[in-house]
Amino acid sequence: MNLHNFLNSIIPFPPEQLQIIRNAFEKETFSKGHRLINVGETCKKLYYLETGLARSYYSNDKGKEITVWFFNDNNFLVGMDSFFNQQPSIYATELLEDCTLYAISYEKLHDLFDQYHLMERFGRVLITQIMGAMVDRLSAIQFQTAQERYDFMLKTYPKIVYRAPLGTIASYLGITQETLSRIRSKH
Amino acid sequence: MNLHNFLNSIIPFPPEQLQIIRNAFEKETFSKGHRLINVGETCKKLYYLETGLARSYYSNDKGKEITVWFFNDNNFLVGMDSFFNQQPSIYATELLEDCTLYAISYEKLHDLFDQYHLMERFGRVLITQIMGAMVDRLSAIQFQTAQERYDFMLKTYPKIVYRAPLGTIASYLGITQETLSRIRSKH
DNA sequence: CTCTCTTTTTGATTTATGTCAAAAGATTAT
DNA sequence: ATAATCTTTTGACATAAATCAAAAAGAGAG
Repeated sequence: MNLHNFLNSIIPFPPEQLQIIRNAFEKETFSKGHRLINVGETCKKLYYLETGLARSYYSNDKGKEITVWFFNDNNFLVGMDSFFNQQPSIYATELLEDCTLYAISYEKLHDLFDQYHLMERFGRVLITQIMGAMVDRLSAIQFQTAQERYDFMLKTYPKIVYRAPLGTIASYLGITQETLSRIRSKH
Repeated sequence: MNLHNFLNSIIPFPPEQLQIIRNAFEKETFSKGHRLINVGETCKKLYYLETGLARSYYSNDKGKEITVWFFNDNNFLVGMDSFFNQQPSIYATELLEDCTLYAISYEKLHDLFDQYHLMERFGRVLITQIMGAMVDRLSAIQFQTAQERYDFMLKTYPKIVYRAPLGTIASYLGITQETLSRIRSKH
């Protein structure tokens, strides 16, 4: 789904408004491994991820990388802990595949919020959706065994499971990669 | 902090608007143990919790109650998985103390969203805040020991730690109450 | 195609935390 | 007050998953 249709699927904007909003985004392409947001930087843009896959992660005190969030294609990508409050990020965000993105700056986005009531609604509905996904994930991670968490992941993000490296998924699920490997090997 | 000031602290509304919005809420008081939302019901109201404490929880397959969310005073309270998308709740929400609440119906709230651009912004900012808290909680629960999770809880919700029952807190942290009891006993 | 580097798998062992059970301590109701 | 109920603590034991280590498989570079 392209950006135009994605925007419209969340809020049915009047055509002229949709055009203006759509054109506020600029296309960017990066290749696999590119770091979109570094630790300590403030995330200045909201991205629409048209194709590709990305993740946010941090390194814990033992130097191990913990994946905090995956970003699927046909969805927005943003420094979850940084963009909305414009504070320095504690997570890095990197591309797991070559990606095509459409970016809008924080300032431009807020200009649109000021200008269009419907755009403000768009922001509200979008964050509500993101929150819904978080509620699901929280309850999955909170009181389930490694096996159950993996099943949840398979059900919820089947695409990611087969595209992201095993260690990356393991840390996202809060288990070690050895454990995940063992879960997989017994089907 | 009363509702009037709370609203104004998030978005500085023009006085007349603030008055109208404030008056759309109706005061309700319930005593400890009251079930505000039952499993299977759709949460029809957004509440401002002026005084008291509440939690959302569900019973897992072994019949154990898992606390999913606490609601502190001077904050909104809502069926997180139900209100925003108006779907039947999989969690129950009950009061852990006698509570004073101010309620607004989903319909009335959306009327205000339609009517006032600033109200729409209020909704967006509010959910952004809730999401921020969730991001923090997710990273706390994801890859930390029982001890570390408890320390996080102490730091983030000191009030709740000393007011909510131990078993309730334990399930919120994704550990058993025996483990939490042992963590506490060694200071 | 071969070598190097990275990722995944497999094995042996340890450890944190869960489970079960019962006692001690609080709270609430009669 | 006293009984009844609910909550927290303590103990013994079981277990899922972590850790450490090394082999196997896969991917990328020359």
